[in-house]
Amino acid sequence: MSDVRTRFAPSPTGFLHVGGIRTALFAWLIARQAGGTFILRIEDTDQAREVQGSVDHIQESLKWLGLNWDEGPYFQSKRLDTYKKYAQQLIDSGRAYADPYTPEQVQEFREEAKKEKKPFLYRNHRPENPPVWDGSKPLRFKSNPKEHSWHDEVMGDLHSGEEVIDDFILLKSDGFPTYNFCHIIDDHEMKVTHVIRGQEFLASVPKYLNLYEALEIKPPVMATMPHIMSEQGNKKLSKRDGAKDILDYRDEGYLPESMINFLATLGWNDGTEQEVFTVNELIKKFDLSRIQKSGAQFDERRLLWINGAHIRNLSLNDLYEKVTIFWPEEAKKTDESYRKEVLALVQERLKYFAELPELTRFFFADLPVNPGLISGHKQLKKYEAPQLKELLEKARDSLEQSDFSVEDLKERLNKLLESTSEKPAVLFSLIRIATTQSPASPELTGSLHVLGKEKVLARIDQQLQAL
RNA sequence: GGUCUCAUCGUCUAACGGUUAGGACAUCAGGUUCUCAUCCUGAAAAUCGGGGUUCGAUUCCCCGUGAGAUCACCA
Repeated sequence: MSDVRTRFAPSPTGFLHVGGIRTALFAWLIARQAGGTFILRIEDTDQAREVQGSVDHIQESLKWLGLNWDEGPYFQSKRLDTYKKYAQQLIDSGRAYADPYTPEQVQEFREEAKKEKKPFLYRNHRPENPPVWDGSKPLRFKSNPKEHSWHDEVMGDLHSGEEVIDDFILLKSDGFPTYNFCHIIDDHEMKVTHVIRGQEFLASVPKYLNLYEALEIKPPVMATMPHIMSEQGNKKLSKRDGAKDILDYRDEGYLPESMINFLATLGWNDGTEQEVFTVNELIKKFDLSRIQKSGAQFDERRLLWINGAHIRNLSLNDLYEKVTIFWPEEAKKTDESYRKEVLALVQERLKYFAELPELTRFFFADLPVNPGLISGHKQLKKYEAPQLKELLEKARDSLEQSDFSVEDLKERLNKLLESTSEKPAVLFSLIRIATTQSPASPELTGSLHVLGKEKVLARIDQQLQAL
């Protein structure tokens, strides 16, 4: 096993949406590609924002996608002693001090600076003789204002000035560490080699580098992912703006490999014209340096197309296993071989499983005659009812003689076209409508074959009566 | 407002300074014996603006403009 170690570190404040999942995916791909270790860490240091059940929900989401982790989940709330140890180290080395001010006072400083149109820096108010830290006050980092230069695997070489370096809080007055502090400790203790995170953290990297120096820790490789933007394209995708729970996609019948394909190619490509990737191909081909620097808009239509492509690549048996819960109610009493025949017919037109019921219901239930299908048909509506009746009766007579093999059905329908000298658009539409009573259905002979003689004739009779 | 990042068809993107700026999704039009879909063919569709550098800029530099992020005892 290589020493590459990556982590996904969500906070348990609700469900995961595509943005968070993509960060997890890229970290996972790096670990898997290198034969390294993928770690799950729960950043639960903000008790106020914690949402019940979200830890389970997060794990369920990752499991659905197959983003399996090798270590964890670790919980930061169970590691407070570790953070205190490092905090003490910083106090001892003179790089941390007790914050003597109340939040209100700090807020005043902030407003003062704003009034003077100057950027607010806490360190301008750094107390000369801070009180001894007893845990009742926040513990602040005593920063060392300086310029920082560093490399980001995605963004390239970056540089920042000393004006962005400030004294930030390490430990809150409730004893919990801030993210800014504990993620650095954890990444170090867990020997994380590659930190993959969203662009919202980019502006904070200089202050992390400052802290790394104070702790004498070598920073990991850093890679900043551009944001996934909302479909309006004007802001970072977030729960507030209606980003969906990733598990909603599972419940609508998207394949996990489709979601992974979609998210991986949103802001990344392998340099070829390949669009559809299996997960294994992604593990092999993924490369941080080919990640786009700019944010990409989330386009669900593209996800839909990718999902259709993956569905078509599935073997019938695989597909059958995956659609189990999506069959229409009426299908439950039919046997497996019949459902598989139906599935084989609709596989090429299925884009997500939730549309399975509307696509297949007529195979399982006798639907009432729907006159709108004929009156709304651009060819059939030109015909009078008696003409249609005569035509359908001829079809019935011929089908009654059939053994209902696909070959025989094809042959009979072709002969019928000749003998009636009707266009396929008329004859086939009529038979299709009579036997399916649905606006859309798979190709005709296959559908007739699967439905079987008994049902087909009965449905034609039903249609004849209505004409 | 300060700071940071980014900028190619509507969308996702390709193009070691030299291409008729390519592909995919979506759209539209044809075709594949019926519908919906698949598949095939075709159409329309882009280098944000201005300056440089260069024989030559989508590509390098500068200035604008636009977009996003960030400036918490949230992560």
